[in-house]
Amino acid sequence: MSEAQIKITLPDGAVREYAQGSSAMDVALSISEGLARNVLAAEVNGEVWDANRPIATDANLKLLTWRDEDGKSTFWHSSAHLMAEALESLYPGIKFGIGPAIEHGYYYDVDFGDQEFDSAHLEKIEEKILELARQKNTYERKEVSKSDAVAYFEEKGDEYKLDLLKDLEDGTITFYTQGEFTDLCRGPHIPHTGMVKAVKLLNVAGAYWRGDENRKQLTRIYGITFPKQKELTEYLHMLEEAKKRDHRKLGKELELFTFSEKVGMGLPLWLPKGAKLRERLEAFMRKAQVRAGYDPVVTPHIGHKELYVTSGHYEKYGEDSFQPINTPHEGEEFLLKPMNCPHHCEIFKSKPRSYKDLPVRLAEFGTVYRYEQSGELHGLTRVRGFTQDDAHIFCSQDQVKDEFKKVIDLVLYVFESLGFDDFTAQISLRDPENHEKYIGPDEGWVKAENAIVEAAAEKNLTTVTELGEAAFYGPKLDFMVKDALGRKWQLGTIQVDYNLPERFQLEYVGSDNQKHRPVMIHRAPFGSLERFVAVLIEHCAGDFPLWLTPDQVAILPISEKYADYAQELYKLLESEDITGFVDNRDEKIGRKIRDAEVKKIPIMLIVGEKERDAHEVAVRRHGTGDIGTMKVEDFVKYFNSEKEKSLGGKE
RNA sequence: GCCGAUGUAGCUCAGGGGUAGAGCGCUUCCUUGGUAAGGAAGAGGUCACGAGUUCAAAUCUCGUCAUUGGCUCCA
Repeated sequence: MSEAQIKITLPDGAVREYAQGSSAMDVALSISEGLARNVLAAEVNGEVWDANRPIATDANLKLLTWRDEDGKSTFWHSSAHLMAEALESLYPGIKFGIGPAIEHGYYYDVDFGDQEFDSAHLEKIEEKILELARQKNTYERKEVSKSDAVAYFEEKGDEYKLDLLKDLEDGTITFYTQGEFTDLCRGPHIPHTGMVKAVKLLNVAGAYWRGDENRKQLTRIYGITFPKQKELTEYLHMLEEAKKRDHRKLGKELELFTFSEKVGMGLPLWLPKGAKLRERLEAFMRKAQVRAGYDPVVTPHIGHKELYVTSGHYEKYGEDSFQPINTPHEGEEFLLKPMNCPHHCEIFKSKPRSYKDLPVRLAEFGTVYRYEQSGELHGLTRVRGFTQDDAHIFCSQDQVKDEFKKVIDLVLYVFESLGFDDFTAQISLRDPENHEKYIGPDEGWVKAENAIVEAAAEKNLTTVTELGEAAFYGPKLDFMVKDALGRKWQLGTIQVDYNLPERFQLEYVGSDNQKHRPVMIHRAPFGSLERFVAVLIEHCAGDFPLWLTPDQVAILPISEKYADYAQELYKLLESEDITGFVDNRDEKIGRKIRDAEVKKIPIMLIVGEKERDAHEVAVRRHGTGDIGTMKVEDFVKYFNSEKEKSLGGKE
């Protein structure tokens, strides 16, 4: 029998011929056995396949190993199946939801039914997983008809899989079996379980079936696996290191902020050093905003209930918010402000506006209060009282794009100045299927969405576009940054709003002498000072740039004999706008240096007899060490140039 | 809000049915020093809070509160 041949094109462009029905694994084996041992899956014509799935036609082929993201996620997805097998053998009769790979590892949602699951058993499960892994079971792919699939899971009594099956087309359904465990699964999977050499079950959480809080809550078990024990050890070490940068830990150690049960959960108290840091950030932003044509305004922390009835927020959020404040006056109710926009709308309305006045840009560091769910609070990143670096731009429809570009410039300037280069810009547009969900004229939406997309493109922003993620009142552009543990947080945001100008009946007189409705742009480059500081702490691990850090210098006298000189120096530096403190404790210099290093003070000035007599300072940099002695006036120059540098030369 | 974990000195944590422990920090004294921890003494805790079991509870049980890992939410 003469076998048909197929042409396989490899990523380097090489074309090789194989018998029809050869698998990626066969191709790997033909190259080298070592490679074959490491192949986890393969990309066949752009689709990720099992390495041992027969290839019927000519194809482009890329072998996937641990070094490829798709290889990794295949590995972890297979690990999820393996964990499910272990769980099923330890807890017979349990039911399974979904078990995907995630960015780092995988999870599986499990319904333990009446059986008790104790997270103390995780180690036992890990052992079982490794035991099953050592059996080197293959993952067998099988195409099944929908009716057979339904019959299988009806027999098993797994309502979750049946629920999933409802949405699948007959003819596209596949099962995968490894060892004793069969799962509904699109695949692909790794060649065999033996490739999983190390496993760690990380934590257990509750998760609603299909993310719907009205449905049953399943037990979600998170885990991660590796092809080598060493990689697991390294990963766990990396997690430990990341925890050291946690802003909650550093915030406490560096005395930046605290919380008090008595004050209330989610209500941060800024300590003197934290407040200094905040003030510097505010000053930085204020300056940038004045340059960008913003007018600072100030509004109160509360507003009449009617204000929020008008804005529509009362109807939408009133029940789940801080409740109204009542006064001795019958029927009078005020609300803590959950955002600044309604106040700013009233400022816009305070006088008639002409098209010549536009755009009007009103900026305020506005402290707002939102009753976030208790389980959602998290350090400084999710709190109940926070300060937005808020501003609202009132402009004509034609000005939206240009204004948007200017705001992008401002956000990028802020991010650059603080060294955030690893961020994602997300454009959130309407759900194209469901335009009724959104308020405002279709024409305006189209224009605004185009304006955002074009503005982002013209600014060379790399963006991801999410359909259906727009706010009900307008599309937006968000800047997301990750924290030390890889969780994503939204910082800067720019949002177009058609709702509030309508609700507040905002108007300006156009060149045609007719009344027109302005468009409103909400924007906050930091997002909130709280969250921004949190992410900043984790970003720089507490080593703030010189211009921003609360204590820039520590003056360390060698002994109390030089306390007077230290004090004199302190006054002099203070007059040069250099902040810090004198360490006058009765301790040896080594001790004072160590403590200043631990507190991450960028510059230490050591002064003793020599320095006093010559009016000098011995300069030591945090993390670097002694950089020599200089005249005090030279130090001031040095400091200012270093400060400049720390701002990325932006000042 | 839901599921799980945790709560012991200012901080980091050990212990555990029979009168509360360490290191760091703090106070005082000695020491007056040259680039990452000088020495000694001392103060400091209703073991988150409230009930229950027990001769006896910080320890066991339940509840509450807070923190925390997720889920849902996020104007």
